[in-house]
Amino acid sequence: MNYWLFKSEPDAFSIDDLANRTNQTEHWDGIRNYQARNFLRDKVQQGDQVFIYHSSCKNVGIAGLAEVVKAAYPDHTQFDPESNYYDPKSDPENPRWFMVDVKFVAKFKQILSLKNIKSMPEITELGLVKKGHRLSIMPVTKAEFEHLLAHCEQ
DNA sequence: GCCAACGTTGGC
DNA sequence: GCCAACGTTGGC
Repeated sequence: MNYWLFKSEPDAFSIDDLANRTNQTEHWDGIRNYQARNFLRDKVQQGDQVFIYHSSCKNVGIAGLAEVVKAAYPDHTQFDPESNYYDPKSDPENPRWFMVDVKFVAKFKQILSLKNIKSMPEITELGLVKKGHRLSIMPVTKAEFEHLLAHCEQ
């Protein structure tokens, strides 16, 4: 099993939105970065645990936990001319972009803030705390995952 | 294949 | 809203 951190802008899609979806499950579409795509397509597996991170908002940090319930399959929004994520260069026979389905597990009583995470001596290799890393999907090691989870109140 | 210009991300 | 840091694009 692997561990991940998915970023989302809560104005667009928050941990509460995930909790309110049918079956508390939603597809994670709109990933349009090759490095993030490669993680999604090649490494993210059913059963993996995912921190949901709120970015570009007042209170940035880890907001909750989700679980991957379906591994990568083609992101349909790439073929939809009406979608913001439309990619005319993607070939339906050989899709360029993928998505996974995630299911709500928990919302933390408090956001584990970025500031707090950055202050942890144990968390130095996570992309989140490294300068210039802007990946919307990033791997988290088991040790990091357990350390971070221990600081979250469910 | 280089690299300047441009667009996007995301913390602050 | 600012702006630094990236990623992508496209002319050459």
